[in-house]
Amino acid sequence: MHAFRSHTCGELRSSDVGSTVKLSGWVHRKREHANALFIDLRDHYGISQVVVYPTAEFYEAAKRCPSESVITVTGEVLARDAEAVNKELDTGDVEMRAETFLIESQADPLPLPVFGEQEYPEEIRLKHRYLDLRRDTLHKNIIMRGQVINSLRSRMIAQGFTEFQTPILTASSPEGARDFLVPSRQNPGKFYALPQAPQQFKQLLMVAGFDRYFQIAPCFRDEDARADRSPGEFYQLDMEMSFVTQEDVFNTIEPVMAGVFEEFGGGKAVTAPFPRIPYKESMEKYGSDKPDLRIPFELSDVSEFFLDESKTGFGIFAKITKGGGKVIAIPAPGATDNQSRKFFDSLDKWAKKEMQAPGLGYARLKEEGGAVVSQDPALKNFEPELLKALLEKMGLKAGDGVFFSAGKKNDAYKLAGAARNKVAADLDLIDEDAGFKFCWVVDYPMYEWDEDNKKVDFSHNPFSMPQAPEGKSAMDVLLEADTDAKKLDILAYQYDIVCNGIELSSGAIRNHKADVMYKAFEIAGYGPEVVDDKFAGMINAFKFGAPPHGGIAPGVDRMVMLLAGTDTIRDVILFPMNGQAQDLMMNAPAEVDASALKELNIKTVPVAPKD
RNA sequence: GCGGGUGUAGCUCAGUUGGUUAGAGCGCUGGCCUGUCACGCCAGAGGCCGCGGGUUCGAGUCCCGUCACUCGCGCCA
Repeated sequence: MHAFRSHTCGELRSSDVGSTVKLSGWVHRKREHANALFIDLRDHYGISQVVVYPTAEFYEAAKRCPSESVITVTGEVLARDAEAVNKELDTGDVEMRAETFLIESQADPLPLPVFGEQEYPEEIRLKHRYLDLRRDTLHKNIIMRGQVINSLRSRMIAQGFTEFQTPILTASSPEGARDFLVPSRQNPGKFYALPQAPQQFKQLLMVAGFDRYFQIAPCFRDEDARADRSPGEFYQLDMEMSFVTQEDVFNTIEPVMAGVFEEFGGGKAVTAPFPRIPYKESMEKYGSDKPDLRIPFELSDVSEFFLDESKTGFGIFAKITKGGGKVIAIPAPGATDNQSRKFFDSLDKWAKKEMQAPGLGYARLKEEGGAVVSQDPALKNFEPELLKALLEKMGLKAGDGVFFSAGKKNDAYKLAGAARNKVAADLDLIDEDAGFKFCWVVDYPMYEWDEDNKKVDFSHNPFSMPQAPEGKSAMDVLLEADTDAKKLDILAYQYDIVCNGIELSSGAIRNHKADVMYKAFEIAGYGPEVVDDKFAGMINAFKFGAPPHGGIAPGVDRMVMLLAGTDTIRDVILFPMNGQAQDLMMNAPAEVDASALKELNIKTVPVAPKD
């Protein structure tokens, strides 16, 4: 017989009754009874019940064997009595009577119980990640992650893509985040950057004629963490294809995404086809370029209703709208009927505190004398006709509530978008059974106004191809943009995939023409030397015959997160870092020996004390 | 960098208006129990109430500071 096992702990069935087997695994749970000690023995595959009788010479040892110790037992498989069958277990029809018992590795008292589904502090979970990973949910998530990646690979290969490995030690890439830098020993004073994405490499692969590239690509960005963004590193299904339009990229990747979500989504509905929402429309309806389409209401721009203070009796919004600002309304269906004033106040408080906004106005709508009215300040003194028109525009009725986000256009929409999500969550209006609501967000602007530097700058990926109407070239469009306003009107072949309010990926048809590239950078205030210096590899390549090409890069971690039904990205990553970008298990980052620094020609300076 | 929340037993949490010896469940240790499967029952051990300072006759509780974790903003496809 094998040294450790003849069967796994998930394998035994009635058909094995009578045979002698050997099992190894972790002591999941023990139940001591007067006549018998029951041990739930667990491995990767499942749980089997092992019975130890007091007559066994190892009874005391088994009884004292701590939870999560690793043991090897041999014994006969017995059928359970009908009333003793456990239908919860695949192996519940049988049990094993232990005839030998060996502790392979005894466990100390646990900092984190493996049994059960209770929640535990992140710090302990991360420090003892190997214990956390033994737990059922996390264990299954990680397995699914592997299966999802496998499925993504198969689907891409089936469409004629080839997987390539691009360099990890490379030069700074253009994604706009902070780089992780790696000092070069052989080139003192110089640094590699870890790739924020294999952006330039994949485009170079197109120039090299490979036609269809993909990679489960590690990406590195030195930015602060969020619940859905782990610090430092993440994986993308990075892909690029030649001689394609935006439509071709959509037709290629949409079935991959939909297919994987159907395969692993546990039967939940998957949107098909993905609706396409222009960026501008997405901002106006949802206050975000990552709309959660499960939420059954949209924003309205109600600025015009507040322009004339004499008709509204509400000076604050009149002042804001006259100054070019916006008032954006967020419906709260049923909130007046179902919620107390505290709910409305709490959202205002949330806006002030968490969103650091001036506040969130609100009005509760009630029936009075056949009309819908509100006693709250924002709408209290409205002219009846104007109020009626406002409510009609928004589709609001008595019993509903409405919030108002007011301020500069971008600020107002941003708060409104966040408020839409919060109102929906607080009122429990997000239909969790709606499944996976995908959409494409398209027609991103090429440029945006950089308030800090008072200039036009790239809004997203600078390598996107500007959109041009029929009969005009991208160069024509750029040349005609002789004012800031016109520059800001230029759209790009840039797109995102969003699912349930989570941004899964972004991509673009690339700008493969060197002259258009220089011009695009010039508009954003960068001279040709910037392009030549920062993006040398790519711009040089474009001078020797570059195919039109485009691609996209869906985030693998976020896909798995959605499929696993968690809103914490750490739940789908094997060994995540904490919010401060520290690996508590491996103690990284860490100081290094002086000799190592010397070899790298690096000196560290003390952190300046805080004032 | 900024803001919110949290911090009490190994873990999850309660702890009222500032008032006697800080509690419960899980886990752990010991005992009991004729078959459990979240077994049950009895007993026990286990506390720098995050840390430092202050107010007070008296602080887990109030005030100030600080640290840690976490969520969000900034940042970031």
